[in-house]
Amino acid sequence: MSEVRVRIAPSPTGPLHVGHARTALFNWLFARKSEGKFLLRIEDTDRERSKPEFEQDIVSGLQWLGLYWDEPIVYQSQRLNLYQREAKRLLDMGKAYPCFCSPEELDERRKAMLGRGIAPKYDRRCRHLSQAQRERLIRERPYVLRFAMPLEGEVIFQDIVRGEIRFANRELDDFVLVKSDGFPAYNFACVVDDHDMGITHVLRGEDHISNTPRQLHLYAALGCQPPQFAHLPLLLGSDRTKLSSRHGATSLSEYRKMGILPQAMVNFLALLGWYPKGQKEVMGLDEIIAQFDLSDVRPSGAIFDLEKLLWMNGHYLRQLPTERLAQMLVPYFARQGWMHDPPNRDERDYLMQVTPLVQERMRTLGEAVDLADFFYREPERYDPKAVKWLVKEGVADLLFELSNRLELLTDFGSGQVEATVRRLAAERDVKAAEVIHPTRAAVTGRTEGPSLFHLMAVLGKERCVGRLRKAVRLIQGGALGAAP
RNA sequence: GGCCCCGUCGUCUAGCUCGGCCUAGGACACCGGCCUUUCAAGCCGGAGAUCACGGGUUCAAAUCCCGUCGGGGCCA
Repeated sequence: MSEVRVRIAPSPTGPLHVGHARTALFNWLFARKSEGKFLLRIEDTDRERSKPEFEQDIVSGLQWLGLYWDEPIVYQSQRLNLYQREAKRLLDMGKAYPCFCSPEELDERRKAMLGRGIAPKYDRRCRHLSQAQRERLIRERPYVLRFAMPLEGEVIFQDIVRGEIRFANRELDDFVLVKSDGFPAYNFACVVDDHDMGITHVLRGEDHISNTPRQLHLYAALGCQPPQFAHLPLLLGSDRTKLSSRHGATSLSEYRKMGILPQAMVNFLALLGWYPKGQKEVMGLDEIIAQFDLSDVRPSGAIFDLEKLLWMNGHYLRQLPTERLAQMLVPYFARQGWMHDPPNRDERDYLMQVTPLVQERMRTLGEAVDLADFFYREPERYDPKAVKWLVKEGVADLLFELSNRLELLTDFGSGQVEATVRRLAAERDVKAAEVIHPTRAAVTGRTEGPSLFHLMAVLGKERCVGRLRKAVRLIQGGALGAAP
C-alpha cells in the first residue's frame, strides 16, 4: 500500500468558506492519521475571478487553523502545458473531440430541449464530424474540446462514507475538457492534477458527487488508477439549504475577526459529520487525530449551529491563561482607542486586572469590548434596569455617604471596599444588596457584570468616587426621571 | 424537469455494518435548583425523538427488505 496523499483544491475566487475549512480539516486529519501527506492546490484558472487577496485569505485561514500542508502549493495557472499535453493525448486516442458549436447555438438548442421537456444536454453533433470537416473548421472557428463519453453502461464506485454509488452513462454528456481560451475546465484539470500529484484519496463536499462519474471516465480514458472518494456531508444553514451568506457569516476570516479561537473552530468543525467514539466532545487537535476515522463520518448534512460554536469558544476562552487572553484582547481594545497596540506599561498592568473579570463572561474576543466598556469609559447613560435602582427612595443619600467613606480609604482593595459597603448597609439597617445594586448601577451603568468589589478595586478610588457622585447629582437633578 | 444523495430530541449526534443490553445515550440551546451582590461560569436536576411515513421478515426492528413521502445537491 502506497503512502496516502490527499489535497484540498480551493479556487481563489472568494474568501475561505467554513465549508472548505471543514473539508480541509477532514483531509488534514485523514493525512495525519494515516501518516500521509496533505497538499494544497490553488485552482486559479478562472482569470477574471481569481484574486491574490483571496488566495492570501485561504492560505492564512489554513495556517490559522493549524492545517499546514506538506509540499509546496501547486498552482493550476502554472501547469497549462500539462493540461495541453493530456488534452492532446485524449484527442489522439479519439477520446476527445473538438466542438465548434458557439455558446449562442448551444443556448438555443438547450432552450428548445427544455421546451420539449427533455433534459438539456449537448446533442453531440460535433462528435460525428469527419476528419476533413474538423481540419477545416479548426482553422475557421473557435472551439472547445469535449470528452467522448461512452454511450452505454454505467459507472460504479465505492464511496467511503456512502457506500456504492452508480450512474448510468447515458445520463452523462460530452462535457467540456478545454475551454475555447485554451484553459482547462474544472473536471479535466482536477483529474489531471490529482493524478499528477499522486492523490490517493479525494475527500470533498457532497456537492461533487455528480462530478465523480465524469472524472472516473477521465481516469479510465487517461489510463490511470482513480483515487478513492469520500463525499463529506454539506454544511447547512438553519433552513437546511447549503450554507451561504444568506445565513450569516460564511468565511472563516469573519469568525476569526469576531474573536473565535482556532482551537474552538477546529473542534466545532470536526464534530460536523463526525463524532468521537467516547462521549467527550471537547478535544484538541491531537486527540481528534487519535480518534479520527473516515469510516465514522456520517452522510447526512449538518447545520452550522453558531450557538454551539459560541459555547465552545467560551469554553476555550475560559481555559486561557490571563496573560494570553490579555494579549489577544489588545487589538480589540486598541481599536476602541482604549490603549496602544502594543500597550504601554500602565495600560498593560490595567489590562491584566480587567481581563480575569471579563473572562468568565465572554464567548468571543469581540464580546469583551462590550463587557469591559465601563473599565475604560465613564458610563454615559444607564441601562433602564440600572435607572430603576438609582431612582429608589433614599439611594442618592446612600450613594453620597458611600462615596465619602470610600474616599477616606487608604487601601482600595476589594476587601476594604466590600467591608465599607457592608458596614454602611448594616448601619442603615438595609440588606447589603440594597447598597450593592445601586452602587453597581452608578459605577458601571448596568445591573449585571463582574463581582462589584473586585471591579471597583480595579477601577480605583478616584473613578469610583467620581462616578458615585455623578450619579448622585443626576438623581438629585431629576435627570433620571422620577421613581416609578 | 432529469440524475444523485440524505431522513434518530429545535440543533450536532450515539446506536444501524454483526436485530434483543434502547423504557433510544451524550452535547448545544431551553426550563428549574444550588452557589451568589447581579450576570456569567460551575455543579445538580427537568422537559424534549412513537427513531420521516406505510408495509413486510422475525419470538423480537431505530437496526434487515420493499414502497411512499419529505428535504437537499448537481446539471442547467
